[in-house]
Amino acid sequence: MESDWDLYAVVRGCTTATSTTTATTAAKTTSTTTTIPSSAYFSIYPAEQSGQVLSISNPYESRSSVGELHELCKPFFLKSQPLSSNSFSYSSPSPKSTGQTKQQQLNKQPQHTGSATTPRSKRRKIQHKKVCEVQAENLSSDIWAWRKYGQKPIKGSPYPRGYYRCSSSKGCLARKQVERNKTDPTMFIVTYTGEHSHPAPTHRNSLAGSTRQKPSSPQAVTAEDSSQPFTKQVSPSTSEAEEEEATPSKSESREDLEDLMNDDEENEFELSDMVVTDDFFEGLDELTGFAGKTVASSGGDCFGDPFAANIALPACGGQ
DNA sequence: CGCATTTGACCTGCGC
DNA sequence: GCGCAGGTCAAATGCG
Repeated sequence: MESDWDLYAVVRGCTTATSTTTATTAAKTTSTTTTIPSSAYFSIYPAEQSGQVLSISNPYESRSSVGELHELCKPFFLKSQPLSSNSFSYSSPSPKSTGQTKQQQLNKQPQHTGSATTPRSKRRKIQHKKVCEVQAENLSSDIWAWRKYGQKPIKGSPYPRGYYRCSSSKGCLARKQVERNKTDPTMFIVTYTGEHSHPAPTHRNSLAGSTRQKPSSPQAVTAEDSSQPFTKQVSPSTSEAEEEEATPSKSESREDLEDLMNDDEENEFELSDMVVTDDFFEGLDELTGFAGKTVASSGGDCFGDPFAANIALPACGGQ
């Protein structure tokens, strides 16, 4: 299943992660990032803090109760976390939009045009990233449509990193990087940066054109490694895999979720404070079952994964 | 025809 | 100041 890796994992992971993760709590905690067995886990750290990673990991370990975990997470939910799934998608406080979005854009443009305007430097420094580790299984969907714009081999990792950009909206600055965990190939590290400058697509269909699913791109499959897995998955938004997994009964289940999500969506910006209660998570959890897939559709916001997208917060994913 | 993916090259940031 | 690594862009190609 390389195909779903990125999106799938990400979204789902995130989603589940929130709820499940918390529950799992101690599950695993690696110094670097914690891996949540079941789904995903996120570490959010503002680049600004240079390396300061919100050490959620440890916390988790010690937190035995979900409640505690939630508390930890709460801070992250602050802004907009429509979907529980997004829970973590929390992005950086302010700069996000500014820092990343702008800068990113600037960066882009400048590159070719005149870089004079904005130095990329800031970009790296200021970028706020949301990092989540997701299981390959969880990589599933975001409602958001992601378009791959690059792939690069990363030094310490045998697996290449895929770079994705939100294709739902042209002006959307939301981006995401998908990388396989070198230590645990079954896990994917998804990093979200930038914010979505548009509401999350309610229906994947909206993304329709965006994602292409290749029956089985030899490459992807062959790619083997994981290198290419992304490709396939990349088109998560539409990827069949996703859909299949994601929605057994896509239309219905998803729509239900979507409805829910929609609500959130509308509140997108307001959701920020949405209180994510345990119940909520639980519910998500259940949903995740299919939600992972379905929800995915909704929750993606923050993560930008197809899964969660619906809920997506504009802010999240990139927001 | 439009969009997504792939791949190589370029640019910038960071560390030494 | 130099080199390395990361990140992004753009052209080419393929598919629906």
